[in-house]
Amino acid sequence: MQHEIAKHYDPKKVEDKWYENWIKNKFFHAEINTEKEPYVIVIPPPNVTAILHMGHAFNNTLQDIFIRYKRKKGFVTLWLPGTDHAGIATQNVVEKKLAKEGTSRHELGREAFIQRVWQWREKYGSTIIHQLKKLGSSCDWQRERFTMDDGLSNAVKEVFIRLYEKGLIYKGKYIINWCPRCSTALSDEEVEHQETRGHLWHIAYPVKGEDHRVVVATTRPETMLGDTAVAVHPDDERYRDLLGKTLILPLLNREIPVIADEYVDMEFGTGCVKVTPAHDPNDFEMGLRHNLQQINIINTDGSLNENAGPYKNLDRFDARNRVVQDLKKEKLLLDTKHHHHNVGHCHRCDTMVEPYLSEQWFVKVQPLADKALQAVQDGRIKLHPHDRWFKTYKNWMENTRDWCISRQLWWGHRIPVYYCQACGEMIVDRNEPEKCPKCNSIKFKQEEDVLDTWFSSWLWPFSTLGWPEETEDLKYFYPTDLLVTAPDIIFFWVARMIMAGLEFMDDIPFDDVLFNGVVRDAHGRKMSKSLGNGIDPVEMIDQFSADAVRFTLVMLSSEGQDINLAEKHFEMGRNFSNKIWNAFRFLSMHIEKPDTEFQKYQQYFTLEDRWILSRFQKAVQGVDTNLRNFRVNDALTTVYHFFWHDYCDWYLEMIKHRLYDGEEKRAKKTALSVASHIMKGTMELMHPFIPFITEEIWQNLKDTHEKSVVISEWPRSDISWLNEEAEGKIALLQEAISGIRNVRAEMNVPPAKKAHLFVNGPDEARNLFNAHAHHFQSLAKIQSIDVIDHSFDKSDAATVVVKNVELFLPMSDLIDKQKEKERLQKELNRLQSLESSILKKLNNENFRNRAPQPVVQKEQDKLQNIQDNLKKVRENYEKFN
RNA sequence: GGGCGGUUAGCUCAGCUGGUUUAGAGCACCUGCCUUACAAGCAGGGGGUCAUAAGUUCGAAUCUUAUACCGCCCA
Repeated sequence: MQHEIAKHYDPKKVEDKWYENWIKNKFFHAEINTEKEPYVIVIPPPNVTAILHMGHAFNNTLQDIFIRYKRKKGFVTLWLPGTDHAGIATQNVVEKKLAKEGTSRHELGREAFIQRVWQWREKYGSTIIHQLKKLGSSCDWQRERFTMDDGLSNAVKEVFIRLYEKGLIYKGKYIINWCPRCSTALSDEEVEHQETRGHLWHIAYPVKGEDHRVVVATTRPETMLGDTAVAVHPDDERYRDLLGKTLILPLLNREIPVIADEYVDMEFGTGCVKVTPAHDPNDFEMGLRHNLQQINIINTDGSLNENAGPYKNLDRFDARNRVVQDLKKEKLLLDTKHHHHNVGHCHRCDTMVEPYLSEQWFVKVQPLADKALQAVQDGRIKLHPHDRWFKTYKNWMENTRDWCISRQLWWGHRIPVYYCQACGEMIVDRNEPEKCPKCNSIKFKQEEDVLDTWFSSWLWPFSTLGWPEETEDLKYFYPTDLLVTAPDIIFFWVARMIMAGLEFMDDIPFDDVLFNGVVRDAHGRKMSKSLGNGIDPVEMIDQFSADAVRFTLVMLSSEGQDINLAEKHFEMGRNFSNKIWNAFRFLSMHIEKPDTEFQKYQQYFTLEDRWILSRFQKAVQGVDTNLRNFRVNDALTTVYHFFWHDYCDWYLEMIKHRLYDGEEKRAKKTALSVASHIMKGTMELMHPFIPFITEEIWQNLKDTHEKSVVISEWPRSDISWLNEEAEGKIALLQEAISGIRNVRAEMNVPPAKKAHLFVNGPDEARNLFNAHAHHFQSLAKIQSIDVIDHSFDKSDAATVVVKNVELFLPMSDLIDKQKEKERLQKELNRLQSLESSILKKLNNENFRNRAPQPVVQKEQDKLQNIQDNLKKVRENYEKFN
């Protein structure tokens, strides 16, 4: 290790090199080993169209931390990666491409189009996979899955059939959410409600045969063309006379009845509502109750159909304007009010969603949800943080609505339902039937619709392991251990996976669910393309390294809390890497051959050796405990603080005299061995968080038989290294040294100027200080330590008081008496306010009587300590008057 | 309208079971240092009525209630 080492860490030379090495050595591949316990995470499969964003980067960093940690702990560790086929998104991408080529999917036809999608997938579908590798994700790439793979497609078919046979899947004509741009149905979960500024139009409907009009209020006037009634509340006195009468629907002059229904809100608008059963879910229900006609006025592309009469072929928004204009002309538009309301938009393309009556396939969710709620309620599945998400989960699971699973797309799993061409019989089967059970015909047509992408994702934890086959993988790896995901898909995905696991595997899909926070911009706004405030993780990896990106994201996060991110923050990660690098550089300047067998030097250990070994133990415990509790940020903070502030700031500084000044070779070897051991151990602890730099350095410190930090053993927790005595003594030395540094800095003593130190205090402390005079020399620029005698002039010295020990720095070594006076005054004030707050407690009779004895004792000890110091500081202060 | 979360240093946030914290960290700021691992660094420093009000308690940033403001989810 004599070669020159660069002053700054250069991740570019390191990260790709090690990732290739890890892959080559198959460290990420999980082989079934029944002697050992498995640890499994399935990745939330990103869309095959996706490119890595900060949310992915954060989410996958967290997963990798747990996976790498458990791998080092000796588990058979499987992180199963893959992508989902993202029906709408992928179809959109390919359709756009076709449009550029001047063609369309309809021109190509279904089969050819699907071919094209597969081609697209071959070419571009692994973008995000490459990016995940850049991030350092230690997935078992040999097990990568795709929701459209044969195996997973079989699972989808199997599930559809089983649920159908159980009566949990049905086909029916209901109001669903329709996206006119994507031309497909959406589930309720795929609709995003956005606050929109609209209008509330008041429209007059004439009463048939009377010179009298009824006023309704609506936000969607064009739907009046499909009205088949007007409803009032049965208790509404204002409209009692109206019941049973007939109205003339303006513009179309259709006759419609007035009905009474409790759904109507008397307070809203005029208290009269138009009823459009084919275009509003509530009106639909009302229509069923009152046997109303359902008139569909809209085509699948959002234009109006022949039922709209003169408005036929107009786009729905143009039709709205025209309807309003025409009503105005006929003097039937009585009022137009500004109105804020929430309007559903397509989750994928942001188009305004149309409530639309059509025939679709649905899953009855409630029976599945009941079991899934139970699993979380009784603690078989644990959510983290629990308090934050359990209520949300519970609330949703108790109020589910049926899940619309059919999509009018071509890209996806085609519904395994066949219709007899002769008699129309519907057959649900794995394959096309040979002949119709009813009429023996042999001609069939398969259902055109495909299934919602989530209908395959909800099977992910077991379909990826081979289900419905009873594979070895499935037996060994299911159920998985942990799911890490963003909370915004708790309903889309997490809840449904729990339902599916319980239904088809008769077991939970995972033990723990960790919800990570959302990554936002520096001002707390969601990162989005339209705002242009996104930060590209790949760019950041290029600029700062994958380690820096991972480190920064975790440092900025706290349990489940959102992260506010700015580009500059990644400097934090880069700087930390550099700190590690330079600590290693320091060691390598003194080491010829790494020697981490520190225990053989035990008899030569110094106080700081015992101290750092004790501190390291605590760091190991801290990381273990925090990861066990899913407090990833705290785990990293623990090791960060240990490394930077204990190891670098103090330990490495304290061993310098043994390296530079010491004549003794053994002392030097001891220091270097302990330092190397701790350095290596810290690389182990930090490896899950920042895998690349830790490998690079670990490789320089390893024993010859060891292969990689990826698979080397996690530092063992061994309480025999804990040493409270050493910790106490070092704490005292640190306090004294800091105190002296403070005096020097406050008084602008030049760093080069050495000072004399005089000590007054108990023997024990004096001996400690004397024995470690070298630390005072190097860390506090002290020339000599002496015990004061009678001739010592206290009034001519600056004072520091730590734990009953007075430290004096003669004024001749310093500069300014006035400053020392001010400094002592400040210290006096601080101690006095402390004293008074403790006295207040202790003088309170209730406190003395009611607080637990140890608490009272503690306060008394604190007071004693403070008063001792106070007395000394006061004496020293008074010398100046 | 219903539910959830937040409000602590200039900024972004920790503070878990009420007393072991004399309310911390990173960034920013001020002072001094290119000290032979690291200026991407070192040493020192300033900065807080813990949103407001009431309550519980010997004791509240921490528990309860109300209010205000901000954010998210659902209808």
